[in-house]
Amino acid sequence: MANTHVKEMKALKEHLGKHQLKLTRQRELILSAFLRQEHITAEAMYHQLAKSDPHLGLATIYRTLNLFCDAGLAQARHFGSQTQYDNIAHKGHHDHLICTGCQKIVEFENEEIERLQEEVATKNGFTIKTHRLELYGLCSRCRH
Amino acid sequence: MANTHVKEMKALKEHLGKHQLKLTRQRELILSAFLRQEHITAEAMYHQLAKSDPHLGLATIYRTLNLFCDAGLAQARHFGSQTQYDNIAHKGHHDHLICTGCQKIVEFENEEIERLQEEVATKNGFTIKTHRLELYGLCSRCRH
DNA sequence: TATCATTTTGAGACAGCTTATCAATTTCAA
DNA sequence: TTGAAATTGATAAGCTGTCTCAAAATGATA
Repeated sequence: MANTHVKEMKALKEHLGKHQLKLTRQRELILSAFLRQEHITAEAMYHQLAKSDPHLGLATIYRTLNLFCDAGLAQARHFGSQTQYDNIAHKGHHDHLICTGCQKIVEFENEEIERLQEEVATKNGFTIKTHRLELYGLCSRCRH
Repeated sequence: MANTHVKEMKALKEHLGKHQLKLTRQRELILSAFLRQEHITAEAMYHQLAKSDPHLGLATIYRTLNLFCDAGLAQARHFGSQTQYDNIAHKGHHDHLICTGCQKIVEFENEEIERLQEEVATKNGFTIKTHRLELYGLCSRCRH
């Protein structure tokens, strides 16, 4: 476990404590691997970790990534036929511009949009934790 | 076939003609049902149409909705574990404010955010067809 | 209108991704 | 150290969506 991920580890432990869940070797391992990525699928992580731990089950990875979502460390995003697990902590939140023609994904950030989101939330009495913004359309190449 | 959907019917016929495809009773029926919705899943449409046409196959619905996507009348969007087929012509979309405590969903629209989205898209050479914006957090009641 | 090559349909088989099951193992509070 | 409770790994099962293929429908042509 890299000592650079102390904060996330703490957040996970807090979530586990609150819900009578236990800290296991696998959860530590998967957290460590997950935090190194910006986003990853369960299948990809399965193959990635198979080298260091051949007996780590795919179901455990799915369960654990979903646990991370509950704990607020990850966010699931359904794309194509698979689920991408996004690393929330990864350098600020990025939104996506998705081409429905070639499936290309462009990431972007826009402070003004974020500010307006806060405004809408406040107006409705909400406190935002995370958000998801996806714009679907055609990129310049696919438009023709 | 409602006479209010002449435009879409025309667009479909044009697409069919261009690709040596045929206009069938099923395609007309599914188009008619589809245009009445803002968005729908294949499964939902299957059950909806089962009343009027019990022998309409699920595969046909999938094929036809995908055809509508090719023809530019619909757009597929992966949500949860299912695919939502959005009615392109239906432009009043709502964004969502979702409480992670009580699951309450508040719909909102914000023109300024929409405008900024267009701006971001243009800057990246994209033409937006639809988008999805979800804000996750706690409502005033759940915050305490 | 009849003909007929081509496309489409319906039903179910199949495939890919994710979750459920369950016996064995591990965790952690006492 | 003990033991109730949670977790794991392996795999079965479930769900969504696509493929297959024989039968039916379409529509261009005569």
